[in-house]
Amino acid sequence: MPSIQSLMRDKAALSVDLSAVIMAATPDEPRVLTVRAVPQQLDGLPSGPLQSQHRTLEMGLRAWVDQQTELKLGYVEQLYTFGDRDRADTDYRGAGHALSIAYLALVREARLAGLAQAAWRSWYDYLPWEDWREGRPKALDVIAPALKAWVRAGGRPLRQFREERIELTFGLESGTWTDERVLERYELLFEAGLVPEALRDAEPRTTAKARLAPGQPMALDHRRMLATAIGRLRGKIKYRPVIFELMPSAFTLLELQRTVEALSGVRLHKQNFRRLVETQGLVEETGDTTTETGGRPARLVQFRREVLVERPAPGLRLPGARRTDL
Amino acid sequence: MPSIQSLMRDKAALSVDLSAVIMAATPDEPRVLTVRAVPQQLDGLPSGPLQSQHRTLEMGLRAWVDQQTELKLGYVEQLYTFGDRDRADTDYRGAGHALSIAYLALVREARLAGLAQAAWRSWYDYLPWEDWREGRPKALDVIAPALKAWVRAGGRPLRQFREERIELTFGLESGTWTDERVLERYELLFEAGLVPEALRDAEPRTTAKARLAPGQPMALDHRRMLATAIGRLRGKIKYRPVIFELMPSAFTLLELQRTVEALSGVRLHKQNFRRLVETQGLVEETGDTTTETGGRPARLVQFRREVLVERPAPGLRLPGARRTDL
DNA sequence: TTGGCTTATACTCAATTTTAGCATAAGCAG
DNA sequence: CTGCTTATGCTAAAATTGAGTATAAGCCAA
Repeated sequence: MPSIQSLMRDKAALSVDLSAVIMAATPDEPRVLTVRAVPQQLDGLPSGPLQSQHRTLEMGLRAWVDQQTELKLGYVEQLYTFGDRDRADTDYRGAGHALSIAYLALVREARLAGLAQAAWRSWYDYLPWEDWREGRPKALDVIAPALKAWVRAGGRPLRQFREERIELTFGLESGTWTDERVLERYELLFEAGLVPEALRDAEPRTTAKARLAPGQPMALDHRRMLATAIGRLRGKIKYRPVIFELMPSAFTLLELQRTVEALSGVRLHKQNFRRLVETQGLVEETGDTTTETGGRPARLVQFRREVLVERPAPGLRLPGARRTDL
Repeated sequence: MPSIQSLMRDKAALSVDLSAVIMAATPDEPRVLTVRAVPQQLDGLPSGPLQSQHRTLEMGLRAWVDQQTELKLGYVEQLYTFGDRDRADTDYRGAGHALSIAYLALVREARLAGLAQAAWRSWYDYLPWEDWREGRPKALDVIAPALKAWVRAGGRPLRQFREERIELTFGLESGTWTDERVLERYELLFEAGLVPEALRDAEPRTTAKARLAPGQPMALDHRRMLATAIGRLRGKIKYRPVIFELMPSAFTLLELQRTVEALSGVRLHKQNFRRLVETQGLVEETGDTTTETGGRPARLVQFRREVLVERPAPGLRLPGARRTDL
């Protein structure tokens, strides 16, 4: 029955890439490493073909990153395998599957010596509607009406369905923004034809002349990968201490908070945030303080590794995510 | 730099399978669909090669399941791509990559007409240490001492590391069982050489004559896939109403609770469970009752689809997971 | 050297949620 | 009608969360 060992009959039509969403962060901005892909003049994620000398997929990815950059990958996890036959890659269109196994990697330092065309970019250059730190992002002024138009463009039965989906992902009416639903939001914009990638893939149609959502597109389906990675990371910081993979060895509580805010895209209540971090036992004092913060000197703290064993799900449940909206 | 379009130089050494972890559940037992793989006399997961006519990976999986079974897949999500070069598949050992893209699928009914060698099996036939519903599983009587021996077998620096990992995953000392860490536990047992798959892969070594952990092995790395799927599902029911993909259209609150318990492997506090379900607005009354439960007739309820729009993360946060241990 | 500005940190209080029960209801079997 | 079973309602105490107030400790400029 399941012929597990049967070989592909269509080998020629198959390729497998490893793609890396490599992230770093400062208290001000969450970053992703992108390279400028010449063919389309678009930014893309670093990626390379899976090769037979790679013993495992993750080792393949690490080897590739090692070879191409000087970054030391800390945390690495597999994200998702993208493999629709019609991925937006002209070389493969219709010919068969171009699989891409995407990984999420976190790095602490942001040095880029030796990386010619690579650059650290803010997440929000590509997905500006995801940043609510300064209140409702302006990108929504374009997106909201365009989505409404998309609802109206649908047939009777479609409308309610689309409306609900918009509400579920963007929460425009009820004001319930769910920071993790990054991919769902991107996919909605994609389906609504509000990102150029969607038009690129589709038959050239003049139907939708909707204004596009702000935000820079990326090569192939790399923006989808980025959205997947951001959503995953935003979810993960809530129950695993991965945030510390992005922090320097010593930092102040406010720096930690700002970094979390940068990633999650929302502002937090300061006092409650500190209380959470401390009652969870996530950090311990180094003994030093710093005056670089402006006001009263702040204690420097570091990640307390022991929590891993103590608590079942140590993370930052984002207390008091302040509704900065409206 | 990232030569995205470069073809694999070693095509011959590459194959891609789609594997399905298809799950169903009753209030008594969580089930997985397995097929008997003849070559090794072991149970395995249904799987089949990715073919070029499949437009998307998920469609490939669905097509394959459609063709081979009469099951109607409800919820489907991609789980993980397994692709170590030395996957426990003798046909590919050393030759190159045998990728397997595993999917998790949930089905409501458990009819199996037409599936010859397929059968619904309890999860816990394969991973018996994961079932704490009747208290501490007996499997741990074998596993705990074997793990201790493994700690002792390690060199000085290794010991503490191993000890912490055991504590983190199994929580034997502190009694902190974390239901989702299914994969981490399986991988630990694998590394400790307590599952036959590990020995199968390794050079035949006579070193570890440790007793194996109870639980039936599976073909290839299918038990790892199962563990991945269980962990994912256990996590997911806590913040998404996926449990209802496994329930009949109408059910009692106790049936719902028992099903959740079957999946999560722990017992819950009855009154608090109902309160949670009701305050979350996850269900609504159908108006009917059933006397089939033995005592006082129970109201029949059904999933309330509206919660999807109302609540950001509707799920069963497993209130009062009673420590049935010791 | 002092007042004003900044950020840090300590505490408080009310509202909400969770934990762990007790108590009562409503069928069925004998 | 009694006792058994499961269903369902309700509650008191504990813990957590949300939203502040108050105070501390630097720096800077008048």
